[in-house]
Amino acid sequence: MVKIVDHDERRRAIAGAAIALIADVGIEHATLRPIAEKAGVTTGAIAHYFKDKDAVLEAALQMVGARLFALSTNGAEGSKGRPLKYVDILPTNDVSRMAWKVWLAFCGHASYSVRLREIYKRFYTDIETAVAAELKITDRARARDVAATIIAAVDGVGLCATVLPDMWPPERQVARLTELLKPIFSSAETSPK
Amino acid sequence: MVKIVDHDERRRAIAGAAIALIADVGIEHATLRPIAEKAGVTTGAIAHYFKDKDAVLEAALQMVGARLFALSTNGAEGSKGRPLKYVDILPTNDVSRMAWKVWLAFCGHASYSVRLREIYKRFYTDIETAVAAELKITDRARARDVAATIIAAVDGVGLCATVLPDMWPPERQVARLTELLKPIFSSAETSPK
Amino acid sequence: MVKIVDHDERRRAIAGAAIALIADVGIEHATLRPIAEKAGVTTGAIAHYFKDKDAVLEAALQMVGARLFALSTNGAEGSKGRPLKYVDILPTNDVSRMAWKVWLAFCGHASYSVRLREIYKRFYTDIETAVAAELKITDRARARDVAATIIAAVDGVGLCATVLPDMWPPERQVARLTELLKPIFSSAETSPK
Amino acid sequence: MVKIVDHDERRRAIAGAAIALIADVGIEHATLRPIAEKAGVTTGAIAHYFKDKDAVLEAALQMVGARLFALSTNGAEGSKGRPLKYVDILPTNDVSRMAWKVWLAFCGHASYSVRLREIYKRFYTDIETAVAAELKITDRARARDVAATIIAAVDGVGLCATVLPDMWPPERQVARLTELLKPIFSSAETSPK
DNA sequence: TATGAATGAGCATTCATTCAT
DNA sequence: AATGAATGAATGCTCATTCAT
Repeated sequence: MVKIVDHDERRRAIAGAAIALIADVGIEHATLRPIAEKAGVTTGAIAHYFKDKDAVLEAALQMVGARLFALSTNGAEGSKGRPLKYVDILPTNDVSRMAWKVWLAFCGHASYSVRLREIYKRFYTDIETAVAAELKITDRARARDVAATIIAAVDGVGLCATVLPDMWPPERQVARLTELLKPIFSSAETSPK
Repeated sequence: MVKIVDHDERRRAIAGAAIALIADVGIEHATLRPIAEKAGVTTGAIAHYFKDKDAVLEAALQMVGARLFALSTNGAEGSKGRPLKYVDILPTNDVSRMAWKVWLAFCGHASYSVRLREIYKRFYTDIETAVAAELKITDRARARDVAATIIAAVDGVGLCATVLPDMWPPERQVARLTELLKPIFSSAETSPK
Repeated sequence: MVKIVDHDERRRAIAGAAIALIADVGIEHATLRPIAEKAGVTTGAIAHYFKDKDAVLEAALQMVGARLFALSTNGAEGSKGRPLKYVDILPTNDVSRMAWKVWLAFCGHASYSVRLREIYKRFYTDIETAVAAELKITDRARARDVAATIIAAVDGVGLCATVLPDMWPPERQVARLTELLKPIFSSAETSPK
Repeated sequence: MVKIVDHDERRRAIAGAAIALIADVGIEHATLRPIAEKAGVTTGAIAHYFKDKDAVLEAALQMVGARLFALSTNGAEGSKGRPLKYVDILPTNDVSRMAWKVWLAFCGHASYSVRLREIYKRFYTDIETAVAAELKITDRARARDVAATIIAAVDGVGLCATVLPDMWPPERQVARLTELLKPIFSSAETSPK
């Protein structure tokens, strides 16, 4: 009889611990020992589930990307208007703030890691596709461009708010993003078919 | 017999070497020895000019911030129209790309360093002030908000283009930023006084 | 319901896998997991058959020693002359080369392990006895000494040929060993009783 | 003014400490920390003088090889007869025993390291040349072969005596080696020109 | 009997920092 | 002012061993 372990569940626990730690102390201080501690395992156990530290970090980025992707496509509960929908992803609460901190922490590494860049690329492509799909624009190429514009706007506000939370309280984030997105959504080409 | 040394010049050389190295190999691999080598000094010499490694990194961020600030306020030579002006700062060439890479690399650390965050804060405040000053808006609070919106738009495009240069060639950067800024600059409130 | 397992057969399989791996990658890289893999079992299973890793290595040395002993006493098929007989044990083919590599690999450890030294001692004593028995010398003490001389000669050629196979091709091994052993076997005292 | 350090002297000290430790505890337990301790430095200091641990071990083998080479070519003080000369290199005292232990310890690794094998090759070539040069044989190819025979004999006795010192006291080493070498040196072809 | 998950000590290595010169 | 040797703590990683199943 073998010990029953949910491999994926274990990997998720470790990657989750890595995310929490990166948000806590920064990616530079997110070393394997405290990650293991936070996950309730030992460093040796991590070796069972990940090839090396980079694999742990990749899994963490993947996980945080999925969280942000979910937020960006599902929006939050009460949102009705379309422009406001993308507002739900902004770092306006502890949960999304943590995700943004980690997402940004990896940005600085993406230039030097093929693996990381691939993850970013896939997420950006997926989000662009999802955002474009929701636009009432028939020209697909044009739709992708508008989607890219929307994503850039969200990223810009999110970046500022993550780096300088004091200068960018939630209301300001929403107001500035709305100012950027309103013209795009009120333009004729995006009006309902 | 005292050796004549230009202290500030030495500090600039070391900070410049740090910037180049960070852009080259990433902030995580930018260690003191290669920085010293690139600057043409020894590690021991760095200790004369900087308290510790963090001080070197601070100076590097300060320097790269100044470069980006200059680009954002002066624009490039041939730019005439206002929306296009902010386009000149985007990572569309090797020089600005290097600056963005370094700027973003530090973003991930700003959350955990008071000193770094202060540098970011000062630059953002200065840029917001400079951008607001160029707007034809009499309400100063409103002007600062519009300026913040513009900065967020530039940051968003710059972030995307730095992380995924393949998906964001120069023309796309300009087109998306223009799409975001045009409505702002063509609105009544910003029309010339 | 008891699973029928041949204990000794299992031990032999594991020790054999250890020998093959040591010959392949060296004793320093012969770790338990790949040994287990090669033997078709798991690391945990090894614990059932061996007290610890040292016990596995001991079994491997024992096994390789037995192989070399067999070669040294039986000689190979076609050998008729006495001097040539000891030639059959030399590392002149893949099989004996593997045995020598492993035998030598353990030599470096014998100084620090009582168990290993005991194994070496037993084999050397047995071989000395066997070789002495084949000599036509009536003085038993003298016979043992001559046997030791013969063994040293074989060991010397085998050592050189194992460490530097390029400089010691099979013919050279045979020629040099013959040069050393001929005078011994042609001396009067070893002539047939 | 820079700190004055004799680079080579430091390297020798560290390599010497490695030799002593390998002889003491075996190559498998000769780790960097105790080597550093024995050399009176810290592990970090070793990094100044050697690229990595392998480089330290290489230097150690080189050093021990040089010691054995010196013994084999110079012989010891009182030796007059030629056959006895090669006797001086045998592991008959603490100093030479240590050298043999280390030399043998590396034998097991030479099959898996190009660098180590090169060191062995160079030493064996040099010794063969030196031994051949002392023979009164005009045919150079024949001289090298006889030299190889002599070296194999010495190696064989040294190997046995190092692995099983109890069975191979100094007198036995000398007697067995003499038995192997006497016929070679008394043969006509090697008699004084 | 057998599994393979988990442990944790030990390893080589890196690197900011210190300091005698 | 400047050197670069030296420190030593910290890191990622390996691996023999243990043990619940």
